[in-house]
Amino acid sequence: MSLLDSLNPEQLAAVTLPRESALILAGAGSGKTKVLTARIAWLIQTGQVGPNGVLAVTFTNKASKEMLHRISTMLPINTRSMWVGTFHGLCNRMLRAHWKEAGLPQAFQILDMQDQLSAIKRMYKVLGIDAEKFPPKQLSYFVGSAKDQGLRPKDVEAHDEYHRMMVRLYEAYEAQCQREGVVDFAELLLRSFELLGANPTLREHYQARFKYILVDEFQDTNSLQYNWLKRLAGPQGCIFAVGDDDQSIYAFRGARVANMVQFENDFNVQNRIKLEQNYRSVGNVLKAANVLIAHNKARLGKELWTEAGEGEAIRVYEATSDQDEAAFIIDRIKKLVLEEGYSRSDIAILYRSNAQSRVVEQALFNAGMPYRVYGGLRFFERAEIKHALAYLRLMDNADDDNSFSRVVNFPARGIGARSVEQLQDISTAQATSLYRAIHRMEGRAQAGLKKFADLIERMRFETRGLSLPDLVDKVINESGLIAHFQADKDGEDRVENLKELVNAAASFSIAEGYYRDAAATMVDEEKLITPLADFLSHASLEAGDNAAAAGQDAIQLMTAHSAKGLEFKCVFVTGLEEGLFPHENSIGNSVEGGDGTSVEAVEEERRLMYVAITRAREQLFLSHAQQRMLHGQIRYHLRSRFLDELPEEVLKWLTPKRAHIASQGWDALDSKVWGQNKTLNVGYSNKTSKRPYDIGTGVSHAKFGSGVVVSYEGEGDDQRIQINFGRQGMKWLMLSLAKLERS
DNA sequence: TACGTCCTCCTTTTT
DNA sequence: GGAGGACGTA
Repeated sequence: MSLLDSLNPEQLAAVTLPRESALILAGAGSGKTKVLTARIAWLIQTGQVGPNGVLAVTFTNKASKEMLHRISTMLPINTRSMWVGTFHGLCNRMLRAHWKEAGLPQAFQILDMQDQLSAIKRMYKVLGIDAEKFPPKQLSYFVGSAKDQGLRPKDVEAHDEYHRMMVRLYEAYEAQCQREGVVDFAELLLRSFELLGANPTLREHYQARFKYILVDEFQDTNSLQYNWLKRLAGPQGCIFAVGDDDQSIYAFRGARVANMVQFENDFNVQNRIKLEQNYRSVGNVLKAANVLIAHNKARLGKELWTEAGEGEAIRVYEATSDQDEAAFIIDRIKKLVLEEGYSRSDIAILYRSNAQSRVVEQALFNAGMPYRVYGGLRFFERAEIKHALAYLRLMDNADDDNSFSRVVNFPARGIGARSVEQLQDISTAQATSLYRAIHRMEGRAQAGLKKFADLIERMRFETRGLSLPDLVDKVINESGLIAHFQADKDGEDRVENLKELVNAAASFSIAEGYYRDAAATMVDEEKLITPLADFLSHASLEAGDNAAAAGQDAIQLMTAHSAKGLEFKCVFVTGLEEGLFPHENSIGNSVEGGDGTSVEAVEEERRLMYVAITRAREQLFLSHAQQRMLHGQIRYHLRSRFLDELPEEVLKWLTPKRAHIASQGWDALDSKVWGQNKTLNVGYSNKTSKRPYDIGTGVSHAKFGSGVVVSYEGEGDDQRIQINFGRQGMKWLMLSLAKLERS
């Protein structure tokens, strides 16, 4: 059986397990995806289950597509009806098939984070709640984390007045979503979970159908996802969970590593297989990763090994500034591409936060190197695309107040805030949508709104019978979006993007088979929805970046988070500075470990660093900068602790490694910095303030040790000084009290 | 009342 | 560096 030939004994054991639940602890680069895919193929090929009896959950849409593709090359089956996807994608599918039972409209819409926030803000206005006191962002976080645990408002414990208010808001938010027929990301999961709970027939149907459930990246499941799986599997269920506790990087969104242990207990797991051989990286990279992650206390324990050679040493570069760091990267990439024969797509540049990409992008652009940024502003999140989608949504469902508010006056058509406010009042009073409220309006404000409603109606009428791409094309023109951006001298890119949306619709139609029979548009097994509604939900769940620039040989830019699950021959990990990576919010904080224990938040950052390092197959470059422009302000960071935690023997410092802060020669830096810009010192403007240490100076403090002066604020006796103490974190100290010494 | 411009505020990671 | 709010003008 050729399918199994390329597997090692451990992998083979995992792939060919009998029908029992199993936990596979798979290290980075140990062939996780391969094992998952091979198991599915093996199960089907040996006739143990049909393609429809398998449910596989992956972490990204990209991963599921890849998996389906691989299966289809191995087996002569139609993979289109297979249930392989993300939690959100699968729950969406289930809810679309059972919208009635789930209490949703047939064409419900999915709110992304941005939409969610604006929905919340509108609700605040209606309820007259002080947004200062109860920040909408916090509500959105509150709602999200409650739902991640499977909690509805009635189930949330409210300890104090603040919590009680939050619960009240949560309740109101839910009522509003219900009224508008929209769901947010978390709601998708929760609805599906509740649907399975409330409807035994349906539950038993799915339990009988999915004889085998496979889960990738199991360490990143939250409680709700875990319970969803449990409910779906049922008493006879068989779950094959693959994960790596060292790669758990989504605690901020409720991921619970403890699920792994709970899974073993709940399902009486007899098979725990460890995959520790790494097929991805050279020895030096692996050694660095092993030593780094050993600094974490909370681990199940695993040691990766490889048969590959040591490979190149890991190169470390200390840049003087973020610009210098980018220049170093460009320089190295040129060598890799021109002298060492790598293609550009073999090379990835990773960073901790999206904002860091800009400097590198600029440098790549100036050097004429094609690049591609993942994440950040995704295609479907761009303002112009969201506007176009909002028009499409309104045509599909006029009661969608979110979309209505977005485009009612975009492009500007003389409908001001006042008119919308009046409309809002009417819709609240009559408990109807904004769109319907138009007809009940009176006075001059109505004229403009009426015209807008007519526009939507006209577009709906005129696009009847058109194919999806033609429909989209018609709408971006009729709505005036194209004209608006064409008139804008900076709008060229936006026009391009809008045209790209037509292409995206076209490729979606082809992928989903809507072209095969344009007349019979309601098709496909469980999919009883129009192509438009289908496309809209697709837009909410997919980043949509596969359409753009596919096939281009380009340098890959992404956050360490988005790099999970991917691999590249050459990897640059940038911005290795205290406060950035590890991120300042994590330094000195503890988080609940999921089983009642307290874990340092930095451990998650370290896992993230571990993920970043282990993306590299052959060459790894690490860099940090002495000063960096952040939030429009120059900041000085110490070298990341992670660099010091790596084993010295696998590193090669391209710049001299400095012992520590005291000997860093800050004098030279001072003159450089102050020579360029005399106004660096934010918050300092008054003559009663003094500045005994220049920004960027190294100082030492009896308790916190050595650090770097970052900024000042206040004046006189209240004047405070901000110092980056590296490991001890960023501190604000009263200048008059703190005993500081120049170091 | 509508719209453009200036200013201020905030600033992790994502399906 | 960007988004949203405040303000001034048509």
